[in-house]
Order: sequence, then structure tokens, then C-alpha cells
Amino acid sequence: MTPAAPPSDFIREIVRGDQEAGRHGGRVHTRFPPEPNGYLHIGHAKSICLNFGVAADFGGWCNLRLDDTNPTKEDVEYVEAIMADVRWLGFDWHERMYFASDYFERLYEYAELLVREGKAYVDSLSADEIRAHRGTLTEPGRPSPYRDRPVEESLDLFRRMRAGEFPDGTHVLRAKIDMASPNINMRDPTLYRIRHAHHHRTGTAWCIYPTYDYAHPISDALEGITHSICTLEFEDHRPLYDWVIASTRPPATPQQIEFARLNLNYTVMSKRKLLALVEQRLVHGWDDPRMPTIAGLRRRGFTPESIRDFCLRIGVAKKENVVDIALLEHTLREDLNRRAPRAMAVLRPLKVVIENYPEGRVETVMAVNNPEDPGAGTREVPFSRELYIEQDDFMEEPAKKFFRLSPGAEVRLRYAYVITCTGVVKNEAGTITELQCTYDPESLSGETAARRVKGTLHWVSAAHAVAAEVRLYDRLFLSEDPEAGGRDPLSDLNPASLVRLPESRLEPSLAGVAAGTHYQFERQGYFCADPDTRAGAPVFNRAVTLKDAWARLSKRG
RNA sequence: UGGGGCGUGGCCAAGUGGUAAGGCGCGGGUCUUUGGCUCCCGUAUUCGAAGGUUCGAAUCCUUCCGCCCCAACCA
Repeated sequence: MTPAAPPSDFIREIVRGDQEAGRHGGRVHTRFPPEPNGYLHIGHAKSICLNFGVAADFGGWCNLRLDDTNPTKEDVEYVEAIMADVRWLGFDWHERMYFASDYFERLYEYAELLVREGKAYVDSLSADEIRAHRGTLTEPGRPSPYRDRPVEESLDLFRRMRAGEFPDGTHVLRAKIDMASPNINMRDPTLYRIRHAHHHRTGTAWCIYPTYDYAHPISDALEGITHSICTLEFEDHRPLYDWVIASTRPPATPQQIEFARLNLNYTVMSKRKLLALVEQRLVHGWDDPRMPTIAGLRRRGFTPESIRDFCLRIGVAKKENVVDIALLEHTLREDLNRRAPRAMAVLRPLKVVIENYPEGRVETVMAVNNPEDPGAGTREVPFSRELYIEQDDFMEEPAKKFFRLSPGAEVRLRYAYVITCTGVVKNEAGTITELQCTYDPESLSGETAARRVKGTLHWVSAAHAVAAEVRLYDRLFLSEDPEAGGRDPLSDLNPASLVRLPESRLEPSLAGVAAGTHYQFERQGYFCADPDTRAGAPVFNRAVTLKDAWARLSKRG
């Protein structure tokens, strides 16, 4: 990884300025506040790195807070996944894990205060009527007929809302701000709504739940948050955030700062759409390796280091952005190039028989585990008369600049001998089933190996190889912007986003691989053993290919 | 047509009045028993546009243009 310059962005500038000016008593305290209504994705990783990163840079802390104010969408499954993902990314909230639901009682008390002070009222209009009264972008709203209902009446109704006397939708608590505000968020926003629903933490203790706009600023204040970092779409809510703080006078005055969320091309990033993929079984769950979720990226084979590096490199600003997925792939390659041991694996096997190699003979050749890391050592790989090479590494009629095997051509088998193709065996259908070759006994690697050959192929000894399933992943969507023009991204799925190769053959050292282990399969890419791996039956996911100059060349023609 | 934001190369992104960093991508070369890696070179006479201020403007002013967000009892 690049020895990164210390991150600097407009948020850190603000925080630095605040700290130098002694605001918030010189403290810096942030929070990462996901709603537990889905799995975290790479966009959240940007926010996590920002919030934990800012706290670390300025000697402060970052809380993990689950923003669970909507019981109908939230679930403990998500809470646990969020915790696991944040930890896996390498961040630690220590003992500071909170839930907005922890504050329900305090929130309620503040709400009564607002009612008593005439800053909030119970509205008994229906949702449709409230909408009709709200006005439009260009016309002011009209006050609800209940807006000036006596404080005592509102207080009584609010208490009875809490007591469960009313069905869903019959009343809401609204802030009394300004129905004519050009900022629609200030037109008496809803603070509490009735929801007779089971909450994943408070069960049935409550049947009224605070809205985000009300709960968030107070939750921040109660935790002593100094800088409440959120995404651009909340910019319009900042006056409301400040109004809630000013009106309820909690023990701290956090300040909201907005940045542009991450977008990646060839994928979607909203939890709603990711949920649809999962629910409609278009992927195999939230941790499907094609998903941009943290869990998916992890299963795919991404490392926390590569994701953190990615987040560092994309920067933080207020401009809407669409980052090229190639940058994410680059940070993974860069990380794994340094760290991943190499191995030989034949994904689509083509049998090779070396006709002048003695039957039954087996020799072991020495292979380097990682040329980027001399400390990684070497290993032995068995070589014999019958091998497998990659189907792609043979062309009966070689294209221009094809440096691999073809009839009459010679090629080096990595760490072993130079072979020449002398014959091609086909079945009735005309499919090539086997290659006949001869080897040059004088060409063993490391000995009389000064011979220069244009191509080097990876291979595996047929009798020693480990059978494995390899899963090749490609982008989930065909288009760079799957949602372009308001189209449904689910109609843009890449039918080839997953290709299973159940007949792959690995070098024997991979036999007992543990799930989660990374390898570079030479000449092919970085792979990670999937949790589906069983003893003697490895399953590997391709996280990312190696850069492939030949692929580019041959595409050009 | 109201309000809030944003416009620097294909994609990110520095730059805060002194004469356009860096990364990815792309192209070329080097090296090579991974067509990987490394290393080298190239890739914005110009900062959405037009005026203006200034010795000097991406940075200041004016006007215009474009894009995004907001009318959930979602977050």
C-alpha cells in the first residue's frame, strides 16, 4: 500500500479549526449511526473510516450507535452483522455501543417539554391530510386545525398516545415551527408516530416511536457528540437538527456536517435495492460475493486493509461522485500482491501427456511462495507425465502474439521443464481432449534453465491434483450506471456475474485450505477459500483477476 | 417557478490571489520462468460559461448555464 499522506479533507479542516478554537471544550467525538435495517455496504465503509478516522486523528472517540427508531424495519440479525462488519474493518468502539432506543424515555421527556413550552402539538389529521396541508415546493403549507390546540390537550393526548389508547395513524406529535418555511423540513415536522409494533430491543414497551429528525440530534447530544457527520441529503435537515437542539436544550450542542456519499459504478448502493436483490433471490444472500456489502466483499476475498486504503484514496468532499470500481480492485491487488502466497491452479483443465517422460516417475520441483516476499519461502510441487494446463493456454491455430502452447510451439511449465506440443487428440465431436507433448530434460528450472521461451504456463500434476470448485465473479450489473434514467436496476443484471467451475484442479498444497485464506493463483488472479469449503473439497472465490495484458491485446485484435 | 448544495483531465481529488499536486484508468517503454509485480515516460496552456477587479484569478465580484437533494407518520 502507498504510504498514505495523512488524510486531509474539509471535514478534518473544520474539526481542526474547532479544536484549535477550543469549541466543544477541545473535545472531538463522532459516531457511526447505521439503522439496523440491512447490511453495511462499501458506502458505509467510507463513513466508518471517516468517523473513526477523524476521532483517531484528533484524539477523540467514535461511538457505534444503532439508529433503531423504526421497529417495522429493524432486526437483531442486522445489529449483529453491523457489529461484525465494523470490527472486521478494523475499528473499535470499545464500550461505546449505543442504541437510539436506549434513549426512548429521555426522548419522551424532552417531547413533553416541547409540548409544555408550546413548541410541539398533537395533530389528529391523517397522513394524507397532513400531506395535503404541507404545501408544495413553491407554495407554503397551511396550518393544521389542531395546530393551536391547548397545551394541556396536546399533553393529555400525547400521554394517551404513549399509553396505547389510539390505533396507528390517528395522531402524531408535530413540532410547531413554520408552515410557510421555504424549507419543507421546517413545516411542522413529525416528531412521534404511533406504531403498535414489536421493537427488536424494547419489545412492546412502546407504541410511539420518535422520528429520525427528532431522535438523532438528541441522541448525539446525549452521547456528547461534537461533530455529527452525515450525508448530503440531510443538509436541508440541519436547520431542524439545530432547532431540536435549541428547543430541548440537551447537555451538549453537536454540530452536523454533511459530505457526499460514495457511489460506485456497475453497482447499486441503496439498502432498499440490495434488500430487493436478496429477497428476490437474485443473489444468494447479503454476503453473496457479488454484493457491495462488507459481508459480500469479505466473502469475495477483499481484505479490510484494501477497503480502508480505498476509502483513503477516494477522499471526502461535497461533490456527488461515482468512483470507478477499478480503484477498489486496484487496492485489493496491491494489498494481496504483497501478502498472498502464490499457488498453481488450473481452472478449466486440459490434459497434457508428456510422451518422453517416464511413466510412473514423479519428481518434485521447487516453487517460490511469494516473489514479493522472500521470507515466504518455497514449497515443493509434484511433476509427472500427465498434467493439466489451462484450456485458454492452448490454441490450435494461434493468434498473433499468442505466446502460449500451440502445435509445434514450445513453452515453459513454471518451475519445471520446457515442453513442445507434438499432437492434438480430439473426440468425435472435434473437441480437443488431450495434448501430446515432449519435454526437454535439460531445461529444468534452476539448473540448465537459461533457455528463454516466450511463454510460461501454470500446471498441475494430474495424479496429485486436488479437485475443487472455483467460482468466478464478475460485475453484478451490465451497465456502468444500472439506475440510469430511473430504470429498474434489477433489469440490468449480468447473467454471467457468477460462473462455477466444479472441475478445477489445484496443486496438492492447497488440499487442506481453511476458509478465508487468500492465494494468488499464478497468472490468474487473487482467490479466497469460501466458507463452503469442506475437508478435501476446497471452494475458491475469485476476488479479482490479475491485470491481463493478453486479454487487452487479443480484444483489440 | 421555492429552498438547500455542487461544478478542476475518462473517474476520484489537491489547490484558500502568484502562474494546475497526487491516485485510478488509459497509451508507450523497461524488466520478467506469473502477458503479474517493479521502474520510466506520456496523458488539463487550463479549472461549467461569459464579463469584470488586479501587475497577476481555478481562487475575489457579477451574470448566466448545468447537475443533485427536499413535498414519508423512512433514515
